[in-house]
Amino acid sequence: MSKISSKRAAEPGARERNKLDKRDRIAAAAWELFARDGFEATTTAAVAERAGVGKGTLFLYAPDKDDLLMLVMHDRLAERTDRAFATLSARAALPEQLSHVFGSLYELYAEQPRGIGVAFVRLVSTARGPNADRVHAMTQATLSRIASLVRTAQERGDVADDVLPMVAAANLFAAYFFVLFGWLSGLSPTIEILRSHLDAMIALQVRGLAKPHGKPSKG
Amino acid sequence: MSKISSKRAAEPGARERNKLDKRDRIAAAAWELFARDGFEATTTAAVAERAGVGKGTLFLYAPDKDDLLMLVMHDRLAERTDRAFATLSARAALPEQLSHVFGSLYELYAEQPRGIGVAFVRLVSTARGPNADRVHAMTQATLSRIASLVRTAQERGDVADDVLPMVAAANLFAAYFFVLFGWLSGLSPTIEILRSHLDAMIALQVRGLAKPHGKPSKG
DNA sequence: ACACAAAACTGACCATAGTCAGTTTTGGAG
DNA sequence: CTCCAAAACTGACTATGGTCAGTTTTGTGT
Repeated sequence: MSKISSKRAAEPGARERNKLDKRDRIAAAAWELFARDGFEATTTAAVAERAGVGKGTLFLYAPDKDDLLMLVMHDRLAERTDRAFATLSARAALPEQLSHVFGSLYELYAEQPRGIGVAFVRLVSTARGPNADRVHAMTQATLSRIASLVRTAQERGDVADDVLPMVAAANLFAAYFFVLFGWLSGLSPTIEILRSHLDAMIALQVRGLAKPHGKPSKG
Repeated sequence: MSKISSKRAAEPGARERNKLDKRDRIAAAAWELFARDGFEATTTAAVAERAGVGKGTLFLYAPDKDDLLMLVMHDRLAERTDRAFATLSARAALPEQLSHVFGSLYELYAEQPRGIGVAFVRLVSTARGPNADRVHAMTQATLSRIASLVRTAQERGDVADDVLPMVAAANLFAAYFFVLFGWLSGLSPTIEILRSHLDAMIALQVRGLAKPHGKPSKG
């Protein structure tokens, strides 16, 4: 290693430290204002001021306001997802496991004030930028984790062997997302109704639409 | 009917006529520019100029730019949906019927240049305004039509009697939407791959995840 | 034909997301 | 310590979505 100036920088990279500090301050300021005033009503100037940086600096850490929301939401979503999978009962049946995971995420959205969820979901599919990419990667990871749950259920004998776990995961996640959309669009007032809708959809996916062969379903 | 001024207005409501004309000119201008330059790159000033109206007038017909996109897309989406259901083979099995309907909609998005679909799907769940409401109502109507297909399949004996058609429709539409999202996010290059993904998901929904009772699935 | 109220229209104006030329800070070399 | 280049930072500036007070057009009663 080379010389280190005696002036400052006890740790390697005072520059790096500074950047991280600033990033955190920006994320914190953005979160507070988004939560208090809503996403649309919060101006980038206000976030910059609260974070104690210039307006231009803001756009060095997130290329646009949308990506700023992704920056803020990523951590919370990641934390909640990890927690949901960590508290999963390994013995529970697949539908209960899914209800637990998806229900945890619904709760996260329900906790947010003032339609932050609306803004986030509106952007999550199409936003560009480094933070949007991180969120996108996380979604893919969640899909894989759900596929793993399906695979485990297969090994237990609860799910047919020739089901492709990733296809099943896509169907299950699609249902979660669809119900979330409906809620954010203003339908389904309470989170309980939300969960019951999702549970019904998952139950149907498990059971299948087709009428069982050689066996009348009635009488 | 009352007196009619001899000056103009041969038909009842010159005012009404004029408004409709203007609405059509605005919709046409918006469509042309969105298609040529993309949604984001098109300015409301340019749309107003091309439509031959003042900038302020634009916002009498759509409360904001987002709703302008809804105005433009509603008609195309409605036309395509009606056509898809009209050309449906009543004899075909449910999965083929669904593939036909959803495939037709995928083609509509695939025809649009420059990510108009991206902008539309981004907004469709959360946009406000009269045109957004019309689109939203149309989505609900489509859900009902899919539920009808399920009900018909039930009557034919292809679908179990105790399946709730609206729950099934929600699952099926969710799969359609999820695949569309993935495509707009940049995955799945061709529309053929898109359709094959959806077909696989639908097939799994029909068959169900559960292992059939009393019958080992493997030799 | 005229007067008048209601509806429709308009573009100058405002607020804010995002840019960029110029400034400050950083960290190492001599 | 001094000097320098690169990185980081900044706020005046630009472009554009949306507003609104003032103007024009329309329909109707006399």
